[in-house]
This record gives sequence, C-alpha cells and structure tokens, in this order.
Amino acid sequence: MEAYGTDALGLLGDPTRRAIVELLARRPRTVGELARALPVSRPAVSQHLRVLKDGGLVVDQAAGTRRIYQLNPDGLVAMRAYLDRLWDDVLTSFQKAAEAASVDVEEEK
Amino acid sequence: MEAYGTDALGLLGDPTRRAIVELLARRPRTVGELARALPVSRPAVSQHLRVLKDGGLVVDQAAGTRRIYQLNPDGLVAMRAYLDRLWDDVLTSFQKAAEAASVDVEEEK
DNA sequence: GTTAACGGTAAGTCTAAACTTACCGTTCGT
DNA sequence: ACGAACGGTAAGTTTAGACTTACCGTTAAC
Repeated sequence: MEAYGTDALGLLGDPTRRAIVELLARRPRTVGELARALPVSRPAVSQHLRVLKDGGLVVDQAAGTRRIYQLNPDGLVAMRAYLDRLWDDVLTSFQKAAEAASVDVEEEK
Repeated sequence: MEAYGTDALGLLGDPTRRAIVELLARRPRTVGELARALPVSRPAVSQHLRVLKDGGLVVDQAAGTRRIYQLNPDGLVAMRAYLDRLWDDVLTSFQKAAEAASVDVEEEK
C-alpha cells in the first residue's frame, strides 16, 4: 500500500494535469469540454483523466454519451494532510534548533 | 512572473525530490548525508537540490567545506496556499451545484 | 436502422529530465 | 604546503511519459 497523499501530489507535477484539476475545481466538465479548453488532443486528456482517477483525485459519471468528471474532495484533503505533515516536521525541527542554540548560549557564559 | 506555489508543487512530482524534502523537513542536512540516505549518487542529489533551490523550496548555507540545506518554510506556505485556492473553488462549485439542484426541485413542483 | 457525437484504448514517436561517470575548485586539517 | 573531504558542474546515456493518429465501442437522435 502506498501512502495516499504523497503520490496524489506527484500527479500535479504535470502542467496539463494541473490545468485539468484547476478547470475541474471550478465546475464539473466533460472530456470534450476539457480538451477544447486545453492545447492538447482529446485522447491526451482522456489519458490524464485516467491517471487522475487512479490517483483518487477525480471521479466520473456517465451522462448519456458523455462522461462528466469532477474533483474528488478526498484527494485534495489527502494532499493537504501530506503538506500539513511536512509542515509539522519543519516546525518541530526549527523548535529543536532553537533549543539547541539557546543551550549553546548558556554554555558560552 | 510565474505563480509561485504552482510550480513549487510541480517540484514534488519526482519521488527522489519528495524524499529529499521529507528528509529536510525533519532536520537540516548536508549534501553527503542526503546522498547516503538515498539510492542515488551524490551528483544526482546536487542536481535535485539546485532545482529545489531555484523553486524556492530549500535554502542552503556554507559550513566549512560542507553545505547545509534546509527547507524554506515560504515554499511550503506557497504550496498550501495553492491547495487552499483549489479547495475554495471546489467548495463554491459544490455550493452552486446544490443551489441549482434545489432550484430544479422547485420547478418540479 | 443509420448516422453522428462522444470518449476510451492501442501503437508508435519524441522529448524532457533523471541518472551516471569524470572532472574541477574550495576548504580544512596536519 | 599537501592531502583529503566535500560538493558543484559538464557531458553523455537512458528511460519515463506526454503526445499524436488511428481505431473501436456505445449511446442517442431522427
């Protein structure tokens, strides 16, 4: 099992995928709509959507001959959780550094 | 000028870079320390560090013949801001969808 | 039942970038 | 002053993956 938020973060590495996510954040769209809004072909969009879906960042539903994609809030939550974790580590790291520095000052006296 | 948080997010697309960031989150380290903790060569680490530095995610300082790298909190803040923005869009998107749905219900009567 | 719109998938190409080895400059210790 | 440790950079290789075209199945409209 791979940590969820970490590779979801990796999904946003590609600019086109970021653009898709940003478009879907504003409102759900069909594959064709996305393709028309982007400088790449429709199959390219389909492939990105599959990756995003596998990563848990989007969900889709059939609507006649079309397929409506929208962001999966859980995916965003997972990414934020990952960043929060990093943030926590950084804070405690800084705190330890500060404590060590003050110890040094004490010893200097 | 390119949006700050967005391409910082792109930097975490690479697994090795994510590992470096996670190691630096816990405590500052030298290049050699990072390389020893990772399955890639030291030059590879150097190259990743340059990318991370250009992206504003890490800062470094000379210490004798070594070079100490640590996370730049501003970088994390920027990434979180980006995610918060997406989150905001998703929320308003859902809200609009809910409103539209309730309007539909009204019209059904 | 036929046609058109929509979208997923397969196959192949091509480029970006992650990695290696080799080399060089700098700083410290002795 | 000399050697060793540390780390940045250049050059070259190789792989991942983003993209295209071509094709096929499905649904809906008429």
